[in-house]
Amino acid sequence: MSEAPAPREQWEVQLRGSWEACGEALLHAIAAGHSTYRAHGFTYSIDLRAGVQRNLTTGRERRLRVRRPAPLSSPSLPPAATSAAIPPAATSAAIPLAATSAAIPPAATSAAIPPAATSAAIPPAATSAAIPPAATSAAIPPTTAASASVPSSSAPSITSVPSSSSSSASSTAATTASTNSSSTAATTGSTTIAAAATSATAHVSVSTASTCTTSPTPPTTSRLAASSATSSPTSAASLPPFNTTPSAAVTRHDARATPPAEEKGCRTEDSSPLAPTPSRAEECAAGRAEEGHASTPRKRAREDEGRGDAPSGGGSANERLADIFEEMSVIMNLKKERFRSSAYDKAAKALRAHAAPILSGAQAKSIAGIGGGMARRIDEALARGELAELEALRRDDDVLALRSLRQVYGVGPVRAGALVAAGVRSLGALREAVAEGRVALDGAQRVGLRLAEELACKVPRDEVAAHEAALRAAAEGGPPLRLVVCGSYRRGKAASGDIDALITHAHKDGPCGDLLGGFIRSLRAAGYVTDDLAFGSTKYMGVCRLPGEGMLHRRLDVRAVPRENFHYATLYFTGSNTLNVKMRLRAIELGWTLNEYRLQKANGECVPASSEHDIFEALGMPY
DNA sequence: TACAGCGAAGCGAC
DNA sequence: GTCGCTTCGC
DNA sequence: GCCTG
Ligand SMILES: O=c1ccn([C@H]2C[C@H](O)[C@@H](COP(=O)(O)OP(=O)(O)OP(=O)(O)O)O2)c(=O)[nH]1
Ligand SMILES: [Mg+2]
Repeated sequence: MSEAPAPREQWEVQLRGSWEACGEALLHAIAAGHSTYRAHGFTYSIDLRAGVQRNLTTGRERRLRVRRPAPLSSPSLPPAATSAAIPPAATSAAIPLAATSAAIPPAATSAAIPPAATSAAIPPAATSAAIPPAATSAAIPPTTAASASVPSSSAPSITSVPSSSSSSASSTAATTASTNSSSTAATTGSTTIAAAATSATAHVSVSTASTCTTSPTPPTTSRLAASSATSSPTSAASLPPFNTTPSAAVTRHDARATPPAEEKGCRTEDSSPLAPTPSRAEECAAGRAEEGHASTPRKRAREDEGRGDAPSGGGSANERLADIFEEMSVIMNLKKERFRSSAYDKAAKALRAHAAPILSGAQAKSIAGIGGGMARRIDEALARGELAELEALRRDDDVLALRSLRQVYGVGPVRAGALVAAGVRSLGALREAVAEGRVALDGAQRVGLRLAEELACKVPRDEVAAHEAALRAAAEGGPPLRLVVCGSYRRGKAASGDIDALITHAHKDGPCGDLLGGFIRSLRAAGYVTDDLAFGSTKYMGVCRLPGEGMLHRRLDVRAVPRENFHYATLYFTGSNTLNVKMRLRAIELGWTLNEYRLQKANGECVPASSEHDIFEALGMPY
């Protein structure tokens, strides 16, 4: 059966806190059934049953597992697609939300573990070891098809999130989604894209899926594993998730106005039928005039890589190359290639910061972050002004679709991939699919979809200032608090993707209690906060809008931390992203850990800080 | 082989 | 309700 | 993707 289209299983290797797809050499060895292979000068042995890859040269080991083939909603619409045929088994089973059904069974069963015997024991904990990895190959694939599951209803679809979107995601005021009676129920046969969905989906489709990860590792059940992602919705094109700057000099170029370069801030690019014509929002595209040099930023532009900045020339000598790599970074991010995305971003920033014009890849190789691959691309870019690879990616339908879908808050690489697989490739198509019940979104996603065009617009600096005033006004009457608007605004940018506010008790140390809750409630009462996306005790994510004609909805993030962590929190929340990563890496070098609460040494001791400056100093970094 | 570190949400298993 | 796992987002 | 041994 399988054979040909045998859904090439997706094997992953365990990293530190997450699992990543494994390389070609390893995949090839697995496909060929080899138990040893060579790659980058090393010899490896692999034991699929045990779920282990061992570097025979160094003796180090990494765990292996196979992951569910289809991300989320495998199925969706066209059952046909992938799996179509295959999955006799699973099919019926799945049923709507109730995922469980499927659970473990499929795979396991079949599997029955092959011959090999190395004792199953291997996995330490593993009680459950149950699920034989090996099987995987066999087992899973089929399922893969995922289509299997379709719940009762015919349509595949990704089930939705748990019905109750209750808390979060609900629209604050009456507005929003909540209304949608439909949602929940309706979902039945639809593809769920919501969070849980994942798992849901998983089971739906691959049932086992959830469990899916067949590796021996899992102590017991277990379905997924957590990790983090990146991405920045708003800034669409402009900034990639994270940036790693090359130079160690974390200097703070003092803020300067960001010129035109960033244009792409807004616009959704996706003119779909059902789209709620965002008049204003559309304009915002034009409104990108922003960059306004006018409003001179006030603070430092930490690691912001002034791009397009000074005409003074200076670093813009390699701007073209930097732009190319930055674009590659953004695309890699869309494609779930987080490390490649980081690598391209690092290279782009390094080139942008390099004053001398690069005339060849070989010359550039001396720059940290530029290796053989980048050097080769630099040569091509210098010769033809373009990268064939990039030109192809720009036209790639999947990339275009991902770019549209990823604009929706709550739709990350996995769910976007599931949607694309389901044939949903634009905001319009997504709205349509949701309306028809083929795709179910959770509350936050519904808000994100409804306001996608508006939220894609950047916020001019002056407006952020107005938001700050609104936040302070709402704080009156409540417990005294210290509030600082951080993010790109505090870094002096002329326009921001959202409003990031940090609050702490003004006088009291210790837990924040309901500080955040009370604050948000008053913002909502004032009519300022319009929708909630996530609402916890220390972090709030939602949507707000200033009163007045023509104001757009904006993303609002509020973080509450104990007063004693204020400077660490300010450092974190002000960023930039690149600076945070750089400082945290520096801490790692020292064997320490830096987060938004503290800088902790190896011996557990915490470094006191009465200013952000203290933190730079403790790490031996230039402020 | 490592890649920053963590909050919120949601689901299945128990 | 707790725990493990995952996704998404900051 | 890059870096290091
Ligand atoms: O992955 C992330 C994302 C964000 N942050 C920190 C730094 C960042 O500056 C701050 C606020 O996040 P946001 O996404 O709002 O970034 P920004 O720097 O404010 O840019 P934008 O103008 O797009 O909002 O949170 C991180 O440390 N890691
Ligand atoms: Mg921001």
